[in-house]
Amino acid sequence: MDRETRRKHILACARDCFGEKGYHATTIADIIKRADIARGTFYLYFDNKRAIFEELLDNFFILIRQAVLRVDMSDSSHTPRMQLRNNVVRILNVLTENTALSRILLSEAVGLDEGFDDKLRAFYGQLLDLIEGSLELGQKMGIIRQCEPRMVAICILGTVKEITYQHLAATEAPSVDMLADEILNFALEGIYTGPPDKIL
Amino acid sequence: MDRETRRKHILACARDCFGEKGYHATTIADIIKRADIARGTFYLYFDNKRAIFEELLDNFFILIRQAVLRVDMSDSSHTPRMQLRNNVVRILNVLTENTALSRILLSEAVGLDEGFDDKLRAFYGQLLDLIEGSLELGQKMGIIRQCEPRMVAICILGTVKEITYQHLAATEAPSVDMLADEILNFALEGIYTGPPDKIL
Amino acid sequence: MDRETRRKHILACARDCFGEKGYHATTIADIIKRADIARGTFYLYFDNKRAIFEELLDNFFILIRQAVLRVDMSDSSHTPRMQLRNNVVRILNVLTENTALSRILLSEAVGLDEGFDDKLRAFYGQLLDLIEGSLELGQKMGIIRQCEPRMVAICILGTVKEITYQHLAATEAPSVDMLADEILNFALEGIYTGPPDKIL
Amino acid sequence: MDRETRRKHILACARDCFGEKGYHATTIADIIKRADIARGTFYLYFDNKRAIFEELLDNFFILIRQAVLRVDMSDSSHTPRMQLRNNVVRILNVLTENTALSRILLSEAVGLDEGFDDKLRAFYGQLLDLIEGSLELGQKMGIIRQCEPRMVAICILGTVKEITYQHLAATEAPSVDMLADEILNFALEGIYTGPPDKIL
DNA sequence: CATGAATGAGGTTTCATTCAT
DNA sequence: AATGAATGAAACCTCATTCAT
Repeated sequence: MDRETRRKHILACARDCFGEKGYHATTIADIIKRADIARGTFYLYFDNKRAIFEELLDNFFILIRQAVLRVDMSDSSHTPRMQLRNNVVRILNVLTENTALSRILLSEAVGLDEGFDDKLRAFYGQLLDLIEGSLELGQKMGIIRQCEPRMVAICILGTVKEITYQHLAATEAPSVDMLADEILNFALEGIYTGPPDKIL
Repeated sequence: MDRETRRKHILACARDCFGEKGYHATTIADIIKRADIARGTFYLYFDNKRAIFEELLDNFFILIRQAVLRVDMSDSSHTPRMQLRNNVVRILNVLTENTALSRILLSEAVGLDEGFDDKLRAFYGQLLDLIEGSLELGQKMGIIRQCEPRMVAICILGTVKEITYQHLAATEAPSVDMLADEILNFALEGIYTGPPDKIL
Repeated sequence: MDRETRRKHILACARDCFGEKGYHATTIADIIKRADIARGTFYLYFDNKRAIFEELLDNFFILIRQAVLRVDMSDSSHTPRMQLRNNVVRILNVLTENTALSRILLSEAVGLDEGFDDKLRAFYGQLLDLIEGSLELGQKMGIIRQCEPRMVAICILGTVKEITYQHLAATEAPSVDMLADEILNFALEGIYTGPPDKIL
Repeated sequence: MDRETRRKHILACARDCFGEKGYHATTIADIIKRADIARGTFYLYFDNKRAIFEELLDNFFILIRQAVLRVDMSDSSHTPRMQLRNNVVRILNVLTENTALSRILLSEAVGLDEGFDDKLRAFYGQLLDLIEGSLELGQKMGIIRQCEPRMVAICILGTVKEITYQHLAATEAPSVDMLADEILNFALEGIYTGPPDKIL
């Protein structure tokens, strides 16, 4: 097994361990047992437990960000809504195809060695910036209602995160397509129907 | 100091420790130092580290659930929207008044000793049930649009969680009132404005 | 066993371990086995391996310095030579009564965690200052020949160190009294006898 | 690079590493990095870490012993004192030209894997035998005063060792010539001047 | 009730040495 | 002869929990 292959192998094993037991509960012993390597071999490839975790998350961050494409209003073959929906679908796919990392990203990864939460916060910050920018653009174009873009960006992020979180926890989960439709409808139109004054 | 008072005192100290450093990073030494008690004394009041954490969360769960009141359609002095808004405000107040516990509830508390996630999931499950029931009722009354109630309940929960999470992390945070309005607007009407076909 | 007693006990056991195997070869396991305590107990009394070693040496330094008294020329009941001899005897006694520490002081204690050699050098520096000062005083009084006091101080220190080192290594060692006489004769009169020009 | 050249190269690199960091702190990684060879190559030339250290010291021992020449009383062109002085100068030169090894020889090299101290002790034993023999010869010739030759040999050895040790540690050190004079004066005539009874 | 010294399992990391290529 | 990836024993240190006083 060549160097790069083995490195990948260890990364994959670590990822699965983290996914099953969480970062804290996972020990180096767990990882090397699963990877079937010696203790020292692990440290040949990674500085320490946190380093391998960081690398996993970094790679994952990239995957997620690549899933989000700017909406192109001039694209005549895909309506903006369709493009939005495709974004949601792509994100959900990345997340559901990487259950181990998603689980950690969504629920743990806090309280780790100093400076780690910063990285997580920075990642979410970038996502929020992306959403916020899109909302502001939409407002200029008159298709997004008056609102505090940052706040609404947070709402949207929360929606996607929670849907994914519950999805990962569920035994029999709905299809990604259905999830995407529900998220899109919720975020675009909200839950209220009927005349605006009816529940005022 | 009588037994009950001391118990409360230890609970409060533990809560603050957990809030500052997280569950894992908090040691029994931290707690007893803050509470100014002996090591053994701690174990006189609580079985172990997890037990005190569970108790803290249990109490917190109760507070949060108490903040959520069923919408009373027959109440003529408060419109349903106002009642909803009051619910959101009460929840946000409970959360922001208990930053330490909120922080943990929203970001950590996973990967702990087995069976702990179950408790957390159960709590969120109850919240979801509550929201879901309300949505179904709203649908029967024709004020909630056609949708998968469970999915939408998840979206709403995610929205509130993320708003709170970002709120706690922020240095200069908006008022609870403003947050409530943004959440309500987002959840009720979504972000899209203009004719339905414009972005189709 | 009360706290102070136990602390002393651990110190003594560590001292013996260091004496037998040297600082590096001695492990915490060695110390706690000899002291018949648990691993954690060790760390209850000392921060780490280096800390206990430093404390041992610090105490030893004090003992040695206390053995060296300034020569009092006005003391009519003890000649200066007698006072010098008593100093040598006292030092040799301290060293031979603490073989374990002497062994380390004379032969190891180098290459330890950073900043440690400095401590050792400082100690020897103080001893050299003491000797140097005495030599300069003796020169003013006309009883010490013309020489570079620092150099000669180093010679004297080396003499005492080596005598002790060999003494500790020897199976059947001469008495401290005899050692003191030899050292004193050597340092005061050297080895040459006869007319100065005979070997020129 | 042929076998013997490479072997020499590795020895020199190891010597410098040991000199800089000491035996214990030096790792095989340090040595092979400096020598720019692979890990396995090291073990092709030397059995283990201790083996290369032993070889370095063995070579050094030889150098030092070669510096010491028997005093030839019949040599009319060099007085005995001059021959002694030359011995001291040659030894000091060997030591100061090999700071790395000297440093180790004088201050570390203890507590190493079993059986190592024996080698060191044997080396010093040989030096002592050499000095002792010379002293006994001098006594027969009536130029060395009555004394315990072994003891005095130890004193002389200690003097040279300490002078060298302090010399290596010093930033601005005196010349070898001056050191030699001080050592010789000290060893031959001691420090006392004036009538024998003055300090009795 | 309260204390706090004692415990020891279990964690991370290092590094001299081996061995297949 | 040379390589360097792999090994795994062994070191240090932490901390939740117990228990004798």
